[in-house]
Amino acid sequence: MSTRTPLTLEVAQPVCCAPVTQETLSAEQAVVLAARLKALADPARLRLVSLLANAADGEACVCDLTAPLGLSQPTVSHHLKVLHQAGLLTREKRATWAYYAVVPEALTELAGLLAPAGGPDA
Amino acid sequence: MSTRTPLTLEVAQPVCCAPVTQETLSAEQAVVLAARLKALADPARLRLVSLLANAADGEACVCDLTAPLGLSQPTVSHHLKVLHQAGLLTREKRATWAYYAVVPEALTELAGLLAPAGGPDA
DNA sequence: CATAAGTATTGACGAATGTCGATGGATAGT
DNA sequence: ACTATCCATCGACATTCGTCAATACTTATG
Repeated sequence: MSTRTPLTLEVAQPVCCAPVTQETLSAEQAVVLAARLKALADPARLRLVSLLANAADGEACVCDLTAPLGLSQPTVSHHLKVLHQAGLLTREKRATWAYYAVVPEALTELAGLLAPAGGPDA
Repeated sequence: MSTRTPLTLEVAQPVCCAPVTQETLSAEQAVVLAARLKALADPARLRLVSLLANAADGEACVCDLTAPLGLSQPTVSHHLKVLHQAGLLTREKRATWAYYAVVPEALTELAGLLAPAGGPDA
């Protein structure tokens, strides 16, 4: 078994591959990376991530997110689920509320796959 | 015609906004950013970017890209158009060939919007 | 136990997307 | 001129996606 990284995060391990600019992606790698990016490539979901990242305690419940987005509760729940399944958000249920928070490392890793840390020509 | 930079780059200016984690996105900003990400959030297009970034002279023509992708020529042309319109690729027509190349700064900027340069907690 | 509130799921619908074959336009070579 | 090659566009199709209203589930409160 694993000797470390007991995290039960949906997807805590590296996405798949080297930065897009450094190695040619295989078909499978491309599918995995595209799935991650697709989770972010939506206006409502981008705003959710942004709202959560800038929230008071770094978290918020669904009921606090519907108003700012101007979307119905089922729709917001749907988007949060997509982001959570992509490993971009954590979910914690306290009482009747479901609190979501961003996983900073997930965003960082994604960014690193688009462009190597020090810029493309560093 | 032009004395320099004959490039007809669709979008060379900054996307729109501050990093997602630093400021809450407005509805309009989210739409713009999502459009950019959506251009990348496809397996075929990710592979195209990857192939171009790792190509011999940093560029390739359509005819060289259909085989590696296993897609028809119209489909590849379509994807290249999407990437070009998103400002992620340049396009130069020489003779009968159309040469595409990645715009590294576009990828870098996109990465910077997902996660600030030095990591989320730097 | 009954009620209220927060959330997730289901079903439905229109819109957008990825793919291809067919077609048309432009350029080089014979 | 004629042909061959490369590329973009068009039309069509199946699939996916974003959204909502309605419903069911869970937990706290009266």
